[in-house]
Amino acid sequence: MAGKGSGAQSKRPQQTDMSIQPAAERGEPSLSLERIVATAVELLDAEGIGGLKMRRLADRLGAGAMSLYWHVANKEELVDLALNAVFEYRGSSATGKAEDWRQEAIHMLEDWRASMLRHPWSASLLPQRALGANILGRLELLSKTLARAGVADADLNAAIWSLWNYVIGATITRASFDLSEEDRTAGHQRLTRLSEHYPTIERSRLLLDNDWDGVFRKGLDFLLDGLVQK
Amino acid sequence: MAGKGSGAQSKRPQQTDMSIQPAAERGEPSLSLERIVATAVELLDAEGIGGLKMRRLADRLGAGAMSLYWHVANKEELVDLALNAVFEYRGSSATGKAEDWRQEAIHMLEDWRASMLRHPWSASLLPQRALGANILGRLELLSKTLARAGVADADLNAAIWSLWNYVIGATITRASFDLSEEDRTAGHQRLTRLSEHYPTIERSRLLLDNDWDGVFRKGLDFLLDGLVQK
DNA sequence: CGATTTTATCGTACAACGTACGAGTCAGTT
DNA sequence: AACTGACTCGTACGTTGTACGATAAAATCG
Repeated sequence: MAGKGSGAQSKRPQQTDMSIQPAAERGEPSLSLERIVATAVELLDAEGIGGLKMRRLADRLGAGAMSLYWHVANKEELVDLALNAVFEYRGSSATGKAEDWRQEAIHMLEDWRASMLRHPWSASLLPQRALGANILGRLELLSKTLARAGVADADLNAAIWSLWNYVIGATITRASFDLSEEDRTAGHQRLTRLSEHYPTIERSRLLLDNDWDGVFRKGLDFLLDGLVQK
Repeated sequence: MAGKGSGAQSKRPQQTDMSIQPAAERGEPSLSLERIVATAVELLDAEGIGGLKMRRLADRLGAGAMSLYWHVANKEELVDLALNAVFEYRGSSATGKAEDWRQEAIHMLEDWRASMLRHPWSASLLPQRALGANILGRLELLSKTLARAGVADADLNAAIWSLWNYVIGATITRASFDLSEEDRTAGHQRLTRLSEHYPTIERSRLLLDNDWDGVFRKGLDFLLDGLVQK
């Protein structure tokens, strides 16, 4: 997916094989990539992408602003790491049995949606950033699950992308309604005022109340049905 | 949808009813909202959201940077206007006959997708911005078309959102692959390297070549089928 | 052991950006 | 001639990301 090419790397020696952490062990390392990313996620959760400033993040970590740049090449990389962190997936209680494919797919996709809704900034950032490892992991899993379900090789990519597109689209839509919670009532009024000129929309209250979860699940079932029967 | 509430307004007297333009008429107005927005779209098309700077836009217009602020409250509003401009829809050669509902829906949705792909920044910006009038117009049209197709009132919102979600998701995915064209080969290599650890993905070349248009149309047909039969 | 390298932190400074402020120009009206 | 409103723009400020060393502490080596 998009994003600025391959992306820079931090100055810190790349930890290719995970074994020893060079400097930690005894004294408190005070700063660590994990802590930085975790705190960045906190900030993003609290105030959205606009609230993530390097100085503020450093403050909250009790460090100098430039100290972050030992662990992270630049802000862009930091955001990528935060995004990736949010998309981790531990997996379902996967039996691996062929007939369970459907509930495993649903589990993963609903978990994914839930992750994005817990961190609404992630949904709106995803389109502009590169595909992270955890996303690829989910795609890989989905791919295997669908293959087990009997989707033909020739249809596999189309099936995966259909599901991906659906989940992304549904979640972005849903999340962006949540995002405007800064002043829920003002946004509400704005929508009400705007939709006055659109009678059908107004009558159906399309923009106002929706059973988002129900709509999501309905569409998902629908897609899954179609993908295996075709 | 999201966005920062109601949004500020420019200093220029709001042109509520479209009749007279106060200052134009004879001498060249040199700057106008239309020209500003159109040029902003040019800049966005050429270099993406990162390339749109107020100073640069003013330069290209042969004006001082601060002159823009007479016509536009701030950059955010400008981006909203550019977004809205890009989503204009002139309508199909709509017959209004009930049996043509399907091709009219398809026409609008594919036109919408095409608009976003002509301006890839629009797809990735949409999730973070407010719903503009032209988007609402499309939703209104879609709503009427589906009603004509016989979709029950109770299912109407779910149907609209399903289609919307699908189009948004599919287009964002597609556009974000295009976005990484700054160095197409570098991105390509990155994806190839990354997907090494994901055998199923690699084997199916999920990330590399896809008949995007075909996949989009397939899923769309699929959704439309389901929405009316249910 | 002392010398040297690696790991990590951070203060200062700078360039780029959005935009507040207010001064300016020009046309039309009274 | 005085005034008003539409429009333009130069200067300047605050906020950002981050380049560039200057540190110090720990690890390694002779």
